[in-house]
Amino acid sequence: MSDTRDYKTTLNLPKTAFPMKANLAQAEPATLARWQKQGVSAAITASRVNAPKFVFHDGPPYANGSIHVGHLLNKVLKDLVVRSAIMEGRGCHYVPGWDCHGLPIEHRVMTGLVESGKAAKLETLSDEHRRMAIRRECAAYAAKFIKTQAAQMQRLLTLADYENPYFTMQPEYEAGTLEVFAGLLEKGYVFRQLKPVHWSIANRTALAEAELEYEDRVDPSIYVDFEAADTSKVDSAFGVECDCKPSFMIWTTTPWTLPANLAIAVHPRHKYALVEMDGALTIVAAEMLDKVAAVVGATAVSKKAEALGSALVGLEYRHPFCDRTSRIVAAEYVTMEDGTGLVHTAPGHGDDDYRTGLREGLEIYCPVRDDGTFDETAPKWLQGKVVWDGNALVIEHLRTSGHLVHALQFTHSYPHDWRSRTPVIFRATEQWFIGVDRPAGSGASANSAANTGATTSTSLRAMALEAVSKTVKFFPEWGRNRLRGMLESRPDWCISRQRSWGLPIPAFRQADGSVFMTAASVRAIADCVKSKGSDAWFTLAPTELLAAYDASKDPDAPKSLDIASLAKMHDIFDVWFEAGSSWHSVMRQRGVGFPSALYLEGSDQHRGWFQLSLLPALGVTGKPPFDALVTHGFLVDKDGRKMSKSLGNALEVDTLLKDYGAEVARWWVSGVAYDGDIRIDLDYFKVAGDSYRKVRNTLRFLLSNLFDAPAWSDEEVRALALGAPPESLVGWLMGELAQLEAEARAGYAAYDFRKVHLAIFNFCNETLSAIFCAAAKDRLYCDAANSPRRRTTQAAASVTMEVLCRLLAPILPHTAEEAWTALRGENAPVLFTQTHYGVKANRDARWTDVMIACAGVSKAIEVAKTTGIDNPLDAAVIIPDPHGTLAPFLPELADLCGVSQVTLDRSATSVVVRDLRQDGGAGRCDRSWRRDGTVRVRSDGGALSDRDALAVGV
RNA sequence: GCGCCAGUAGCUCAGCUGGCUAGAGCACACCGCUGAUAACGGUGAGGUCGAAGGUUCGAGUCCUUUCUGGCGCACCA
Repeated sequence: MSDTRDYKTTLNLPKTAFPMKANLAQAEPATLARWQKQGVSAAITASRVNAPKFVFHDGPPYANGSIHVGHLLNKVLKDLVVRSAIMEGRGCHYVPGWDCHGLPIEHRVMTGLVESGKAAKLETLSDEHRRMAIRRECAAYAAKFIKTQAAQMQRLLTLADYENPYFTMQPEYEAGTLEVFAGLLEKGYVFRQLKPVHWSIANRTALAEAELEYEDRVDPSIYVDFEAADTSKVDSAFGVECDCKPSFMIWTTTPWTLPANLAIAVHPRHKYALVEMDGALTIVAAEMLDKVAAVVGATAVSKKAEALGSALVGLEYRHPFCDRTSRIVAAEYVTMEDGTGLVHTAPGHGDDDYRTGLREGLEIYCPVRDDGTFDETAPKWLQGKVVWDGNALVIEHLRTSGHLVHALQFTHSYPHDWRSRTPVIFRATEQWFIGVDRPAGSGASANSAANTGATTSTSLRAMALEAVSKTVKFFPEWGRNRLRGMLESRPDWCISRQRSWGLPIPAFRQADGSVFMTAASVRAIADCVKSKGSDAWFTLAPTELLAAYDASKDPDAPKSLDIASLAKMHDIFDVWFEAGSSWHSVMRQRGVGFPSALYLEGSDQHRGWFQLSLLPALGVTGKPPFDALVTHGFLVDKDGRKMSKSLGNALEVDTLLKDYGAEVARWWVSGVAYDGDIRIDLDYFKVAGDSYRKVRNTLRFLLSNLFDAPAWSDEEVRALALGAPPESLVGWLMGELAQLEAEARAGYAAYDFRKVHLAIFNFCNETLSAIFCAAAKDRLYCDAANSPRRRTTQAAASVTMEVLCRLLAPILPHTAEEAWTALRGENAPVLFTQTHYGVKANRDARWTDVMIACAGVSKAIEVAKTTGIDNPLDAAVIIPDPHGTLAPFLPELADLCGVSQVTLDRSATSVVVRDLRQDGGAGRCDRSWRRDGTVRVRSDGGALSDRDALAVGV
């Protein structure tokens, strides 16, 4: 036994400093620090100065809280794009961004101020000072989380210009947003119109959904008869003839909105009944009849006729106390759960009603002032009264006039102002819109609200649909339909918000009450904001804000403009408008490039960033801001349920990084099928960790066998490895390697990272570990160190490493670089300054049969194990080779099959396994443990094969 | 309620325009190696392709309905 062990020192056993254990949680931060210290990012940029650009643009996450696994997925996918573009030799200046404005932050800050008692103090300040105080708090809040998130994103090893990120609250960014707005204004897409919003009477302000609290409230619930205007038309709709006048019975819990009633909505496909109820002829939904009769306490009910809602559409009725006639309209949202099936419709007091009103061309009428009192357009007996008192007055009036069928008290959940805890109302207010159906050129200032449609230019919607159908590429393809569907049905874009934390819409009110805002005035203010930030709107006077504005050069300027008497208005932009301007505020303004090759976001952004970037860009430039859209699905838990804190199934990014490291997370992301739902669970990270280790170990094996490789030049290794005969093991490997490189690069180019991941894994697992490494071991360990066969094999290992490091780099930047350094030495150039290796080799189709033959041998050996063979090296096999196709590969077959001897037999029909330990077998070489038939006792007393004797020199 | 997407072995996924006994990796079981060793190699057992109808000589693949889950929208007057 001792003599066999002696030979171990004569073997070329592998050696490497590349550790088996990655220790990622510790090693990654160290790598990160080193990259920063060495200016790796700058080196990469420098290496791509003259390279063709890949323009890629980051959609801004919201600067709130820590990053979650959704961010991890999104940011890593984006990094795969960035890094793979760089490895293809492209320059990619990737600017990370954050969305800073908006209600979620303002809401949190306000909550904080209320809790700390500072809110009361704010109330004592003037409007502008209060707004500024809130804005300062919000800005600090956003800045804090940008810092947190930027550090977390860098910890994911993402490559981006973190030195110069973009924030939507940066002055230059804000100015860019205003420029985009000016462009839309100039083209006539912007207009001002009434729209109902949640309105707090106590605070005289609009509220967002998030600022509402639902509490129970007791309201009157009333049933009201609206008299038909033309009896005969009703008769013909129902196909009957009656003498008395019918009424349409509606139900409402907000009697005070009745003055604004401009329509009654019915469901077109539900049946309505004409009934005589206690002597009065009335119309209610057929299926609501019993319920209604019971509620109003009708004693004598008889149904006269029925008709579909659609038959009623167009019938007219007289308003019970306003002097006007309105008509019946159809609406899909009418339900048969409460009320009468006929819905009181006041376009100025409800969102549905508003939409219906727009569709039907009704006035968005709202006779309620911001203090909650009725204005002079309301009936005299209501004017000046608060809406809550209006309820009783309306009921009393209806009772007196005989229109009230029934009234009762009704408890329901009703929205309240979260701060004043008072009930809110729905009230139409003037809002800014971007019209999606207005043709361009329909007016250059906000004052020309009338849409004449006199031009032939196409609308934003038409342009967007055109782009989505024809120009833009989608990965996956179904995104096209999705975006198209949304664009087809989207309403005009309401871009104004009544908040403090945001970019002001720079509109002024003139002394006569009209609004002043033109493309030129907005551009002048953009100039001001560029240097002073949007706070300037709150701190400067109109004359200062408009310092760069020259009315005499503005064709849209109103005739008698008096800048000194202007009053600033207080709407801010919808944050989506800001984010949707980033193609200009970042990509054009910074000269990064326009349009972008790609936007990559979650599928929710079809409604969000994708669409709301597309519209402004088309409006201003006529071009989409992106050539292609990549969409990923959402993360769900292993049972397919969505992740949420309340379900307790959310994974913490920090935990993942600590337990697995960023690279395992990146490896996992790269392997995921990201269209559709993505299941995520710690178990999957364990799996990803296992396969990461498999790849790592394979790299380690190759590296460890290069410990004594000569210092070849690039040309020398290429020549050595790629010049190997196609029938040799190395020749085969080079063919496989070329195939891998092509496949992986194609995968990266198509954003099909999973394909890359699988190709690399299968290559490491199968091609290398199971086949090449196993077969090459013997020659690497036992051949004379300098034998041509061993050197060629080493050259192949070296080339394989060169290729693998590059292919892995986008996914595993840390590990790839670690391996690259182990391969090239400490002075190796930065991996990301390299480009793909370019393996010039072809697969030889004859190898397919060889591999099938080897698989046959494995099976035969497995059978032989049941009858005595333990170690395949004790076996010799005879392989059938009926057509002689295997013959050229004979020298490699023993190593490939892991046996000691192979012979080919044209007449054999199945693999024959012979145990070489038996009589007539072959002796075992003390050094290589093989029985190749040349083993005999040598001069040093050991039993060695010819090859080993030569290697040892005996 | 509407639009889009997904549902194939325990898990993650391939299966293109319909056509050989439905594939891969992981996990699992068993075996081997002990000179990649908290590594490595081999073999094997796992599926009524979410369900029900239909078209067809033939369907995981096409059509209809349905169930489950995800994203978005709408609804709650």
